[in-house]
Amino acid sequence: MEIENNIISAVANAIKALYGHDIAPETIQLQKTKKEFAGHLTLVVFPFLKISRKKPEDTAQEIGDYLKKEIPSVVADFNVVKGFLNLVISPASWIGLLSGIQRDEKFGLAAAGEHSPLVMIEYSSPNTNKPLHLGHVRNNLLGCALANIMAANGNRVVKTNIVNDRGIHICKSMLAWLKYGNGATPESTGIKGDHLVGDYYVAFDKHYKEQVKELMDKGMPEEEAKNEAPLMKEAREMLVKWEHNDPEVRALWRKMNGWVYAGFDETYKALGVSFDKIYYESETYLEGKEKVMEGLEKGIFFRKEDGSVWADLTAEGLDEKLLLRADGTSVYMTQDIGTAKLRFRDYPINKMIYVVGNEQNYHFQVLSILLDKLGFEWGKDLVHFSYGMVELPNGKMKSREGTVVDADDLIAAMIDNARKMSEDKINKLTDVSEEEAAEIARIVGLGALKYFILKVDARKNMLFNPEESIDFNGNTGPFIQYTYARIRSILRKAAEAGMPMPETIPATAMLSEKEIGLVQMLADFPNVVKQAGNDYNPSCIANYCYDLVKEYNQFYHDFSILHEEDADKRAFRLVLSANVGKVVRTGMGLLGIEVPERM
RNA sequence: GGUUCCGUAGCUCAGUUGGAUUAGAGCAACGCCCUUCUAAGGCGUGGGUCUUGGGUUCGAGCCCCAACGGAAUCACCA
Repeated sequence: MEIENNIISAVANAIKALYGHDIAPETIQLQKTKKEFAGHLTLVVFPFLKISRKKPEDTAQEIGDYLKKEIPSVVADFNVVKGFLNLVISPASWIGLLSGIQRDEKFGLAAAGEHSPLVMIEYSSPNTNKPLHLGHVRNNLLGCALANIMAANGNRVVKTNIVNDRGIHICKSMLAWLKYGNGATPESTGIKGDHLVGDYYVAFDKHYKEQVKELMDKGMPEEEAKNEAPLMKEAREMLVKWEHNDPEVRALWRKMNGWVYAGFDETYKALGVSFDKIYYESETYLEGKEKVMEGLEKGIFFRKEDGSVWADLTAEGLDEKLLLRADGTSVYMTQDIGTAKLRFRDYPINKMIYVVGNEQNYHFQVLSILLDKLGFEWGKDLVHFSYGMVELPNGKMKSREGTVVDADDLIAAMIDNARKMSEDKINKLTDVSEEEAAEIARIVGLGALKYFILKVDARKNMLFNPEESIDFNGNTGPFIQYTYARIRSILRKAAEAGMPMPETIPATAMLSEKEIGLVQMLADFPNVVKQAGNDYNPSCIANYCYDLVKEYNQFYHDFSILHEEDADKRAFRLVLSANVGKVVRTGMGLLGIEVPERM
């Protein structure tokens, strides 16, 4: 912010004047003063001791004297504690700062221009054989928030999704539907398409296991039984037919995938996530082969005797990696190379971010090297935004044991909870229409879910307790939303009472330390956004919003704004509240969390 | 076993590029505060050898090394 820059250049001047040394502004550390000490900003003078050749206290005192003399409009006073120079900033500076924030509608956000870097973010990446679960929810929310944050830092952003729509697992659902489905459709059953298909995937597994057990009872070894079970044989045959473009299999595949996509779209819409461009593995997996063959010709890869194609990564400290099987079919890595090829053809990508769970760290390490070898500019420094697993109190989520938390169920439960919560509380939502009440419940329920997931450092595994569900008190989305709604209420009532938002804040307003603290926190917002972008870390924005709102709540508790007798003070507090509201709305928006006008 | 990540209050988590005698929130427990712009709130009490042991320096929860504990991965699965 401007105040800091003023001080930093003045400090550089001070050191030049006092000790005759030129010093780089970046080496000057200015930080917020701890609450226990008087002052607002603190200069750490330890780094200058070698230059001043004096005791920390004396050095700090001299610099303080210089600042107070040279920039009295900014530095009103100072005190020295050991090697810490605490500066008291003038009220006028704070008022100026707040006015600046007020004027800037897009405070903290940088706009992207035509020549801004183009960042592509891949997230979600579902399989089309089962509905989305809690792990996908974390992925989607992180990906979406990250996209917003990158855009806020002045990048052009393309959100993309790679759908895993082919392979043996898809054939399993198809086969089970043919055998046990009796022609069931989402329309005929009223079941959401992705769930319907998921049910048949489960049905396949159930019948398959029965067959394996039967064979084993007849004395067949387990390994053999797994291969020889009629269902598995049929599924494999179906995959071959699919690869050979069998019209019937393809038609069924298209029909069932269509159901799944309709289901996914509903879930995505409920979560508030979207994509600019969707890729399908059925369309990209052949491209990968081509690219690999290209690499083979250029001598980047090599072929083994059996005909399989490999990359030698021993020079990078890794192993050899298979890229094409002996029969010429592709593996996972091949598909990702193919997808990269298409993406680069479609967009002039400067940076690629993959939002994928940390179980694939090794995969992306390899992919980065391979893409680099193949000549993709962004390959070397592609970002694998790696996030931890969501764990349940009794261990991991396992679909086989039925311990997955379904995304749709979870969203519905959260909205339901929010609705009950608001009805239980003092007569809230009684003066609003049924429609509006439902909308608020949706916003609050999703806010609780999103914030709960996004406030945790993405790298860490996190624990989710579905029984206790998610709290609405304390460090939660609803607490932040609630405070925002209260701020909006203040501004509404002020307007009704004929107290419009002042154009400028009177310079004579007396500021309390709490108010200054709030202005200081507000001014920090652009740095937080920038840091979130540099570190690919949405959680720091979430925690910032909470800190800000908590601080504001204390302020709110102590003061009355509408009944304030001193007009100057009231004007200042209205502007301060409005700006807290603006920054909270912006910050929550970056996370993809809505804030309601009323709750 | 190799590689990578993690280890902070009973529980869930923060802790900005190393900064200040006393390491922060929330939940849970206990005690106050609704004639007050929305009590989904505020105030207070108790709760910690920041896994352990070394090192780097004016100064370490943060950086380096080692140990211990946990997770992921190390497939012609995706």
